[in-house]
Amino acid sequence: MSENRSTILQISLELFARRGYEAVGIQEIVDSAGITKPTLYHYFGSKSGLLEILLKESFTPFLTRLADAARYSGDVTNTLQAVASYSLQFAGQNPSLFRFYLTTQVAPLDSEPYQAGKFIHLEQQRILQELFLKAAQDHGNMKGRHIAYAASFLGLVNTYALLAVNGEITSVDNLVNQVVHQFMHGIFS
Amino acid sequence: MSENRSTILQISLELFARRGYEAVGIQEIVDSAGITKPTLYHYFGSKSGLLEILLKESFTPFLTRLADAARYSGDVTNTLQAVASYSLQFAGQNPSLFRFYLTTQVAPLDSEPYQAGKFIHLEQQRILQELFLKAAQDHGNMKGRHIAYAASFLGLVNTYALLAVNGEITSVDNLVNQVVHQFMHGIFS
DNA sequence: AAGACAGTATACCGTTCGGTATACTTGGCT
DNA sequence: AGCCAAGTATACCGAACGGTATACTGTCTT
Repeated sequence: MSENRSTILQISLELFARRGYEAVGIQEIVDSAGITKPTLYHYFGSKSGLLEILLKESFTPFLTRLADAARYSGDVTNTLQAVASYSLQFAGQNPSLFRFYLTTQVAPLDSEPYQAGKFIHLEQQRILQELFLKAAQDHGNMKGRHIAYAASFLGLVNTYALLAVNGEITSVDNLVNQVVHQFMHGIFS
Repeated sequence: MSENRSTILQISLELFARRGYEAVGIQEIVDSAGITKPTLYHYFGSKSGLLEILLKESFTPFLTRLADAARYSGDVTNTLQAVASYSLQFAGQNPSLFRFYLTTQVAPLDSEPYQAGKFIHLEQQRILQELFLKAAQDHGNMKGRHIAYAASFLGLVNTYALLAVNGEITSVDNLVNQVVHQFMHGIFS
C-alpha cells in the first residue's frame, strides 16, 4: 500500500543528499520517481513538509536506539564504544542519509534544512550531555565540561564517519576503538 | 574606488551565511546592497563567479598564514597550538565567514558551494597532513595515521570554534590549550 | 448498486529565478 | 573639444520555481 509514498521519500533523500535541498526542485523529484506533482502534495503537503517527514521517519528510530546505547553503565569507555559503534554502523548502512544529516547540522540557522534537522542534534546532544553528566559523578576531573565533551565526541564520531563514508579510511573494523581511544586518551599512547 | 564591489562581497557573505547560498537570489543581494543587477554582473559575471571570488579573496590570506603557523618546529604541541590559535582567532574575527565556510565543507559534493570551497579544506588537509607526517619521524607511534590525525584535529578545532561562535562556550581564553590538550592526551588527565 | 474516499493525472496559476540587451553617465586622456 | 572605457540603470528574457483547481480512476463499504 502506498508504494509511491516510500518511493518519493527514497528518491528525494537521494537527490537532497547528492545536490542539496534547495537545489532540487519538486518537478525533478516527481520526474525521477515516475509520478506527478499532486501525488507528492497529497502525501506531504509541501516541499518543507516532505523534508520534515523524511527526517522524522528516518531518525526517530535512530535516536531511540542511540539513547539505549548511551545509558551509562558505570563504565565510560564501554558506553562511548556502544554509542560510537551504533552511530558508525548507522552511518555505514545509510550513507546518503548520513551525508544529508550532516549538511542539515551545519546549514545556516535560518534555513529550512537546519530547522527541520534541529531535533536530531538537539536530542543527540541531550543524550550525550546526560551521559557525561552522570559519568562526572564517578570521575571528578570531568566535571563542568559535559557540554564541550558531548559536542567534541559527536564531532569526532561524525568526522570519522564521514572519512569512512568517503572511502578515505580503509579499515573500518577497529574504527570504533580508534575513535573512543583517541577521545579518551588522545593521539599519544 | 569600486566601493560597490566590496559592498556586494560583504552583503552577499552575510546573506549566504544566514540563509544559505542556494536560498539567496541575485535580486535580494542587489536590493540589500542598494545597487542593480548589471553592476553585480559587471564585477562577478555570474552567481557562482561571485561565490568563487568571495571564497578566494577571503581565504587565500588565511591559508597562507595557516601554512606559516603549521611549520613543524620539532615540538608537536607548540605547532598544534599555533594552528589552533590562529584558526580560532580567525573564526572569532569573521564569524559569518567561518559559518559559511563550514557549510561549504559539508555541503553535497555536487553542489556549487562545495566545489567552490573545495580548495580551502584540501589545502588545510594538505598543510596538516604534512605536519603530522613530519612529526611522525620524531614520534614512531604516530606513523601511518597522518590522514586521520589531520582530519580529526581539523574536526576538533572546527567543533570548538562553532561552539564559541554560537556562544555555547564562554571562556575562550584557554580554549586553544583545551583543544590541543584534548587532542594530544584525551579527556582524562 | 451506490456512494464515499484515497490516489492520481492534466493543465494551469502567479512569482521568482539567473542572466542580458541597450543606453546613459562619468571620468580621464589626447 | 572629442573619445574611450568603466560603471550603472531601465527594462526585459525564457525557464523554472512551488503550488493548486479540477476531474478521473479504482477500491472498499454499505
